[in-house]
Amino acid sequence: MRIGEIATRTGVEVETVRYYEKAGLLPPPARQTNGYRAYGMAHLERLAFIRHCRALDIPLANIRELTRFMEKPPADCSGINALVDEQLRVVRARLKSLKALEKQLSLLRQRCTEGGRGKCGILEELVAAAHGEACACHG
Amino acid sequence: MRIGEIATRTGVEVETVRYYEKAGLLPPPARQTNGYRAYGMAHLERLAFIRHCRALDIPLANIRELTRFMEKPPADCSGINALVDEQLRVVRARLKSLKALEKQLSLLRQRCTEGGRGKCGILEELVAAAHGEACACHG
DNA sequence: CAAAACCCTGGAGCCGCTCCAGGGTCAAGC
DNA sequence: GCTTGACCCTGGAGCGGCTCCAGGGTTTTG
Repeated sequence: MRIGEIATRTGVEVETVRYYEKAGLLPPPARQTNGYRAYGMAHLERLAFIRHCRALDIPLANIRELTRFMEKPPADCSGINALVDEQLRVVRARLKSLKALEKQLSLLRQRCTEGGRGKCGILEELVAAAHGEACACHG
Repeated sequence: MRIGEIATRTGVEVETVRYYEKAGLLPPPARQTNGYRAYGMAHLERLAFIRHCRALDIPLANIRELTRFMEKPPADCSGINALVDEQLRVVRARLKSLKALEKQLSLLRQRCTEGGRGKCGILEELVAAAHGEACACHG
């Protein structure tokens, strides 16, 4: 299997596949006589694994750790749990701040219709923050 | 006001202030005879404005546009509306995918306790994805 | 047999900072 | 007067996770 095929089969860009190899996530494959990369099923699986983890927004460094776990399973899976828990914590924190963000932005958006002729409620709101006045965002 | 003061007053790092100048967001201030940057109130306001926009996760390019609007207010504020709407759209999209993510991760986390001695449900789940089997994440 | 599609390497660019090396300047304390 | 430490300067590199490009070679298609 050449790089183009493994890429389309996993839904990853060709450049990204090479990047994963360079980053030490995907083991370097054998080469054909012309220098082309020759992948096997193990690579396909590994790449699908990486993609799956990335879909969960797990950082590359953590995926590297997970693959190490896979190759050499630890006695207990407390390391793996910690990793997933950590990821869950990160995601939940991001979720929280994004929710706040959405609220602020929709408040800001409402400002547009207020303020009458020639005045832009949005810009005024943003400038108010610069003056340290109370604003919809920072109380 | 020197760079350290304006930085602490707005809660921005000194390096970041210089970066905003280089990025064309903060106009270059006057210089003291020793070469130190000398900021005035206008800079303080502008920096607070930038920081506020960043707190709303508005990208620097859009902040640049907003400051242009401020310096030269347009007849209508449809450009500004579009900008805020766009930001809102981005945030909502991110929110949606983060919510899905959180669900997948907590499902994954539950797998740990299942599967008995020596088996790691989490790793198995992730590997199942590599095999293209149905998994908690991609159906 | 030419054009298109694929492959290779090495390096730069994206965003929004952050940090570092290698210097200059200045106020306070001994 | 001299050291210490805090502050300031510039220019450039590094982060993550790709993405794109130049400048080549090879294979497939019409």
